[in-house]
Amino acid sequence: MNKIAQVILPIAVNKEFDYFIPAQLNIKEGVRVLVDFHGKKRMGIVAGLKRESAIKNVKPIIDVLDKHIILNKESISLARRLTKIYPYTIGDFLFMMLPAYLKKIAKSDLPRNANIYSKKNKKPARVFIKGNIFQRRYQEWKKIAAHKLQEGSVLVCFPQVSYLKEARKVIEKDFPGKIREIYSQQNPKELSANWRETRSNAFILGTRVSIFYYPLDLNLIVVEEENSPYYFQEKKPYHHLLDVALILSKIKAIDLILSGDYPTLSTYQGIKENKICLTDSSKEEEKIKIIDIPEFRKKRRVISPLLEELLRRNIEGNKRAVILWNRLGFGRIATCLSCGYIFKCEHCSGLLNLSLKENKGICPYCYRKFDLPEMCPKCNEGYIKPVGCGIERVGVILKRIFPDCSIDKWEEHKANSQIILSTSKILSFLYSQETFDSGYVLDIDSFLSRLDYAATFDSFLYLKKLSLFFKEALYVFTRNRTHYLFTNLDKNWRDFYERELFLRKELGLPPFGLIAKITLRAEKEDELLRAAENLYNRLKKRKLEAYEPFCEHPFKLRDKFRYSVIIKAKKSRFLHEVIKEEVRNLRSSHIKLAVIIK
DNA sequence: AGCACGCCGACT
DNA sequence: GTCGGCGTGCTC
Repeated sequence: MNKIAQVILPIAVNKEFDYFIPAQLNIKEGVRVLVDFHGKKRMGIVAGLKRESAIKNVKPIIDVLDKHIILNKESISLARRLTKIYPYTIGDFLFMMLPAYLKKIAKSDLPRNANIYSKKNKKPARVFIKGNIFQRRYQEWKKIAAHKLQEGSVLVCFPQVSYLKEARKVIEKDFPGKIREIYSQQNPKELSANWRETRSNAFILGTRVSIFYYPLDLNLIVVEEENSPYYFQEKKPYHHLLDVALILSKIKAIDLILSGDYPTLSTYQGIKENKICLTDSSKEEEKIKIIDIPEFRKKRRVISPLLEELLRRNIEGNKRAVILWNRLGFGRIATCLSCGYIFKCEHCSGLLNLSLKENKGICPYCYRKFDLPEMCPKCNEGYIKPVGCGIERVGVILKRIFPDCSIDKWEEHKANSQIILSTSKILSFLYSQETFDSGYVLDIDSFLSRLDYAATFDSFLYLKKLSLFFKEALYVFTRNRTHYLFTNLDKNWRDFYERELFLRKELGLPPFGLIAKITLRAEKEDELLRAAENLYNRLKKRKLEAYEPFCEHPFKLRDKFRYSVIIKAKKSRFLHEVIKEEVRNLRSSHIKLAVIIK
């Protein structure tokens, strides 16, 4: 007779706690129980049963909360596998799998079929489907999905809800009545209902969280837009959807399909090592045209004579153009003409962009708006003037050149807008299938000069994605014509990937090494600096490369100052061990911590 | 994670 | 003398 239950609690200790099972309670593996832990009533999950405990004073379970099993052995092993690659506990991950109503201490007798469906004999296939647009990629994987649906459920992950909604319109035609959605912004009731109901042969469209609410008869995982940064969660428990999907596909022995316009570098490395099979249905379209801004031109005009000429031809041909410029507002700063006072955000270390239209200052980081006086509040003498060029000013300059042309901001653009001004925000609308004739990227150089090893690769993805909007061409203006991004952009995409991989290997960067950035946040600047230096001094002593703390950009964001330390390591387990210790070290301070791992 | 215990500095 | 900060250690 099993008298002892091994209970997992949502605490920072990666350990099961033994509790005695009173005779009157019906305890099974995978139910929630109420226990006394450290003198407090806490909810735990039974992960195992055994005859006796090595512990002296085993307390009894107070109560059972579930009539039926809510998590099975497989869910528990998924959570356990995740603790091997992330610095969090099994409880942290297991509780992520519970819908909101089961996270509270309340009884539930709703049934859940907790059978394990698994094809242990099969080796799961890994596929990358390369295609420019969702519709084309979907044509590639829909046959597989239809087939897998006969024996279980299919989960398709999307980076954003808006993308999911657009995809649904397409998928629903082929699978009427089969579609369900799972994402965190759903109201809790709907999410809970989905969690219970998506049992059998459902076609689930979800965001990052959906992998934790997977149906137990899951038979195929598809990750759409595999290269999206939205699949990484920085906050605790930080994780990447691809890691979770890979582990789950291994545990359940089900196939994993990755799908996107271009693979991430680590997926590409997997393709090279024959771990992932590449299906390439895309055709290279040479739509990106690089335009050199001559070095000798001192006066930095946003609208160069060449751009003016290109736009003029566009207008005459009755075509639609999009100008891409990543600065909001009219001026990049608002300053006093007399004393030079510059307006700053009250909550961030950002200088306010000046929007003439609303006569407000906009913080480029937190997007809060501030009323600006006409006269300087500091010296009471000078007028406030915008300096620098924001997207509104680009519009005004264009209006002067083309007075009869309809020029609109992206948010307000209409079918007859001839010139549309947009920031990189346009990319969230890629799935809408709206196309234009030509595009003009005017500020790729600032994008490219970011102090980040991934700046080039990100720029590559940015330009390639952008180019999908345009029927004729995407013109990219740069002063770095010889940069390897541009010299490889119009060749086979693999040439660029090979070049990037070569450089990453030389420098020991991902996917050949691991990089982690630990960001500390606090309201008190001095306290934060001390903590960052302590962190750095501790890391320095370990067997890894640690770099001195540096200020994040912006230094202050939403009332919190931010310092980061970057570490480089070879082994994932070791890096996670180090981070785990640091999470522990900073536990009882006011300092918040976020981690990005690549 | 929480919470107690204990050590040290500040202060009515 | 005591109050309270936070580093350390334990929870079945």
